[in-house]
Amino acid sequence: MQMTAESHPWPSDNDHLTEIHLQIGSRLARQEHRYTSGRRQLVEVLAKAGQPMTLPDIVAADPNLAQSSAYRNLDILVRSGVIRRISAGGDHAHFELAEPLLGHHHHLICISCGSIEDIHLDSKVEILVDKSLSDIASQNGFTPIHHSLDLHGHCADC
Amino acid sequence: MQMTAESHPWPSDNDHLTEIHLQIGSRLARQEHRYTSGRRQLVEVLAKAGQPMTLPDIVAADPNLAQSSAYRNLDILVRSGVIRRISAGGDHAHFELAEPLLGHHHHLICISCGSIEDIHLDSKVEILVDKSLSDIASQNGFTPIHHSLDLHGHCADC
DNA sequence: GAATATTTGGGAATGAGTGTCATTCGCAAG
DNA sequence: CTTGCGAATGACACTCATTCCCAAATATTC
Repeated sequence: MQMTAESHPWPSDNDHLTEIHLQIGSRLARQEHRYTSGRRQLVEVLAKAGQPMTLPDIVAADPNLAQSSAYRNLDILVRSGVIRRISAGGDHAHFELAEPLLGHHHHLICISCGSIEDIHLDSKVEILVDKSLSDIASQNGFTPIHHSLDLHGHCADC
Repeated sequence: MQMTAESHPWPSDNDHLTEIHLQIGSRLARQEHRYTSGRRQLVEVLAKAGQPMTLPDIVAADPNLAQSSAYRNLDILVRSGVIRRISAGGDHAHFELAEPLLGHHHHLICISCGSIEDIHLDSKVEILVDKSLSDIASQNGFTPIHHSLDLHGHCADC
């Protein structure tokens, strides 16, 4: 993918990471969970990668992490709204930092290799979609929480 | 296993079903697969339900279907583009007739009970989204096949 | 520092989905 | 109508991503 080096709206990566840790810490505290080093490592791996990862990806990126603890902590972080689980139909689920931390975005999902990449939609289109969906939701007595918009196809490598 | 010739409760839908069977038959033939009674039953169950179903739903709806064959045939029908697999993150994947048979649409996904309901987006919005996505795809060397747009939240019952 | 609560990690258990293989079916040619 | 044979079936064993279990480790409270 061809992108400028600085595509984050954040001052610098370091501040961004610190900011993320602070936000997550208070969020976990509110739910009476501790922000332990294992959970912190999980978040750092995901923040550094900057794209959705499977559990094998995660433990490969930081072998200190035990599989069972990684799964358990991922689950806690998902429940706390810090991390988002993406089920794309492949063997493994993917995980990424949640939208409050990463910004609203969508995915390119490769149906050959299962890889997932983040994309951002034009904000005008985004607003239209949002309005359209909330209209439909209210017509159906449905309480919307968030939407997902994924493009399925073959990535450049496949 | 044999299909008994029963009276159909929806005579007006009969033509539609017949039409669907014809389309699927020719599609499978093109891929050198047979349109066997088991596959026909699978399609009928999904067509009658008119909404995405899990495998347990399907075998419950037609106990003649063997689990292993149902999985295998579902897989063949998915590969043939006749049926679509929806991975919503619950325990079971959902299946529904593919878009050429059912029309392009999206989903309301209940994060409490896991139910999935079909919705249709305004065509103007749909066109915009499509264009937006194909622009992004070409920027990334990605070959798009289809997109999925799901609204996650709580259904009227939950 | 003792008492209490949470977290950890290794391995066992769970269960959705897949593979195996002997049997059966569908179809086309005789 | 029969036969031949590759495709399809179904019962069941198997895989493996994910969850569960529990004793040991670590953090928090008194």
